[in-house]
Amino acid sequence: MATSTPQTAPGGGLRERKKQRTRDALIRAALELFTEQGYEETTVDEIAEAVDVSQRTYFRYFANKEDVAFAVQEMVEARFLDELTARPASEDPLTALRSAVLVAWDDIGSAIASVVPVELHMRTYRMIESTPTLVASHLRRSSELEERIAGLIARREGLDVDADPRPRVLVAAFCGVMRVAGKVWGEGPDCSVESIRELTQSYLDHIQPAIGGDWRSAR
Amino acid sequence: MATSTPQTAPGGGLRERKKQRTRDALIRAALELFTEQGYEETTVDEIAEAVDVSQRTYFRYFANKEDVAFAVQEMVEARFLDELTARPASEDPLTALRSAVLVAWDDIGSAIASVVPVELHMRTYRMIESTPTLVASHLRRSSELEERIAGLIARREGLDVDADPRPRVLVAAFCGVMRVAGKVWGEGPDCSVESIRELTQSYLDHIQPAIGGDWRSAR
DNA sequence: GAGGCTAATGTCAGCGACTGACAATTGACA
DNA sequence: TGTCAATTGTCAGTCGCTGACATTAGCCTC
Repeated sequence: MATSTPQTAPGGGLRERKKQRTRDALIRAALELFTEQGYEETTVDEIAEAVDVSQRTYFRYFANKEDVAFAVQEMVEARFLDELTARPASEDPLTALRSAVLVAWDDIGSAIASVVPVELHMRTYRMIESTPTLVASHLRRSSELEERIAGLIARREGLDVDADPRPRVLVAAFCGVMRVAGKVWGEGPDCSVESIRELTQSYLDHIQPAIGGDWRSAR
Repeated sequence: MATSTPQTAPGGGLRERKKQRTRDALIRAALELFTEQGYEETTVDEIAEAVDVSQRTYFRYFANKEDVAFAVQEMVEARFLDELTARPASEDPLTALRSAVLVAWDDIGSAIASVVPVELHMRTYRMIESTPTLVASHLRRSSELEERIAGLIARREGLDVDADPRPRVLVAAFCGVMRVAGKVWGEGPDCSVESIRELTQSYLDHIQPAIGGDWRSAR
């Protein structure tokens, strides 16, 4: 009703808000097209056209065709890193990682709903896992994230990442397991947030015993 | 000396041999160009021209620009898988993986020297690690390899990969650690085969204690 | 509220990766 | 030698992506 109450958060001027809106629109349009007709089958022109901007404009918002597919993931990751930093120093590293992940999954919904429906995000996740090109960049992004996580873990424990291999080793193992969980979930039938959260949790519970050794006895 | 002793392995006709030669030439040319002027700075046309074939022909040998960079890796991986299958059933999974890797590294030289000089392969490895696009596909390829490894491990232990998460979990952790080792090696000064072999070994030695828990005491 | 400043957008031309279609070449084999 | 099929070259076209330049549209000052 008011002539122009600029909602809650949005920074300042109309310019900012407009930019934000085009960006969000591009994301929504892209994800919808990707999930409906497939990533490879969608051209950047289509995405741009759906939002009624030029192709050139798309490329001013996203460096390439892939990036738009990960825009939401990026928010989730930021959430995870925040949570990890906030974990009490008393927790051992593996527990801290585990807790941070689970907390992040818990309030993922509210965080991203402002940009895209959660359900669309879940479908996107699956679509990424089944598109070779996107799997590749997803993995690369994850490995960059890993590096940052290793840094955080090292700091928690008061270690030097380059001198002591344990932070990187632990994080590598941890993230590897996370990835497998995500992949298995993507192939399964249930695409709810709850199901991936539980699968994650169960897989993390297996990491220690799996590495521990005698599989035949401790079944 | 002989008029045409077709070496040891090479299949049959001249046609086959010719194809093999063009393929090898393409690989060598590509790796040389990539390592000298950079991946992004090299065009497929340049590679084709260096071997004196058309661009179209290049794409009949390799599906895309990236694939040629991994042609040698592929041989190494095959070697690793063979070795893993051959490990005695008495070894526990982690030990089998560890041994297979180390054996593979040991006779890597003789295996690939027929296609490219080992030194070029090492430089390629580094070049891959420092080229975002290639890092991405490297990771994707690795994850496909992981799946196959998990299958092998599961068979060794008489398990079902889909029912029991432990094979995938272990392999994910293992491969994660391998990747970190490769990455760290790529950033270091020593690019010899020996150095990566030793780094690998040392990192693998850390995997159990790192996950085990109390980092502060067991230093 | 007119006018200048600058950020955002559109347009256009062009490169490089990749593909399908068709023609030309060249081993293979009777 | 001649036929058949595999390999290669040529050409045209699509799509991702970029630089350069013109155009539009918030923003800010007077």
